[in-house]
Amino acid sequence: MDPHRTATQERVDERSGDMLRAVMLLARTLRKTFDHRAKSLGLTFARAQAMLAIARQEGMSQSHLAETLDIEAPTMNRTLDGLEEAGFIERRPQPHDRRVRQVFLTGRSRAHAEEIFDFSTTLRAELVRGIPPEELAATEATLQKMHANLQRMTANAKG
Amino acid sequence: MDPHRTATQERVDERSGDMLRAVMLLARTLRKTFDHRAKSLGLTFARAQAMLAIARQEGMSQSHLAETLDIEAPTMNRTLDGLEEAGFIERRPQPHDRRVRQVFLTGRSRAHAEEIFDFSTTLRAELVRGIPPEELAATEATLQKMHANLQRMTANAKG
DNA sequence: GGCTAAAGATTAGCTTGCTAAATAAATTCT
DNA sequence: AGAATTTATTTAGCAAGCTAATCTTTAGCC
Repeated sequence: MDPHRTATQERVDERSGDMLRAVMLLARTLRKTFDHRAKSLGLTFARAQAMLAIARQEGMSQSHLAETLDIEAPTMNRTLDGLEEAGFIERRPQPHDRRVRQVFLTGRSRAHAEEIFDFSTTLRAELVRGIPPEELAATEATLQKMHANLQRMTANAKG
Repeated sequence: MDPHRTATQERVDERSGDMLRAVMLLARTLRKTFDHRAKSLGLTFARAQAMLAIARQEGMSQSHLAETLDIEAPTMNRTLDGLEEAGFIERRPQPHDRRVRQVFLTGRSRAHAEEIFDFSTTLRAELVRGIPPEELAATEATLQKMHANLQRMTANAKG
């Protein structure tokens, strides 16, 4: 063992070839970076994503919104609680189905929606800066293959 | 608008070209899948990762362990609390530096370590099933570029 | 030697994932 | 119509990430 090797160097070596680690680390760093920069807007990553989905189509039910964002209903519910308390959204009962609550932006937050959109766009651009489109497309395709592998795994486990 | 389009179809369309989403979704699915299958071992994803790191080199300090796993010290601390309570690890004070607590497997868990390793290896293999090595290497390289982009971003924000 | 700074561990508290279970409303099936 | 099932939301509780702040111990500096 070379005593001059730093912990960081060791880490890089250990990580090589470890897709699992790379994905988890990137996801955490993404959230952390987004959260840090979105703090000035009074938002977090999860809340900003929800705001964008709501702005794209106001009046969706909470469960449809959850499905859109690929999260579970209780998670969605709690995120909406936070946004509602902060005055970003409001929930209105749907007249024709009293189980449903539809989600809308507030007048105040509708004014902010564009700013949030721009912010999100900027961060996405920074994320992929200097990476050619073909490389991004290929990477995204590979990520989707891995996701499909996991889906297939759990489907088989159930049978 | 075609009323026959399912929510899933809409979701796929919206997701296209969205690297951020792909990464976050894959990370969540990975953790979920791992957690689900590791339940029989009495472990979660985070705890299994910790166990593997400890098994690779017993006696590390908690902060070194945190650095190895790229997580913060308090997160590491809480994960170790859980592993200790479950009898998987023990923490021993280091004689030469009384701030430090070194982390070791217990006799009982050392017997399980190989099983955990095999389990983890299997999941990693499933994750990348059917994807050629060059594609994996390219994808991992791209993920690292994106990670570097984020790092550079926050470094600039500080200046 | 003694004061200050740094490092390791911890506590406290927030957020956001999850599952399981409860409730209320709508839908389906006899 | 009434019973059973499904659907939408919510509550409760666990896990694991984070930051900020505290405490103890060590290291560094005059």
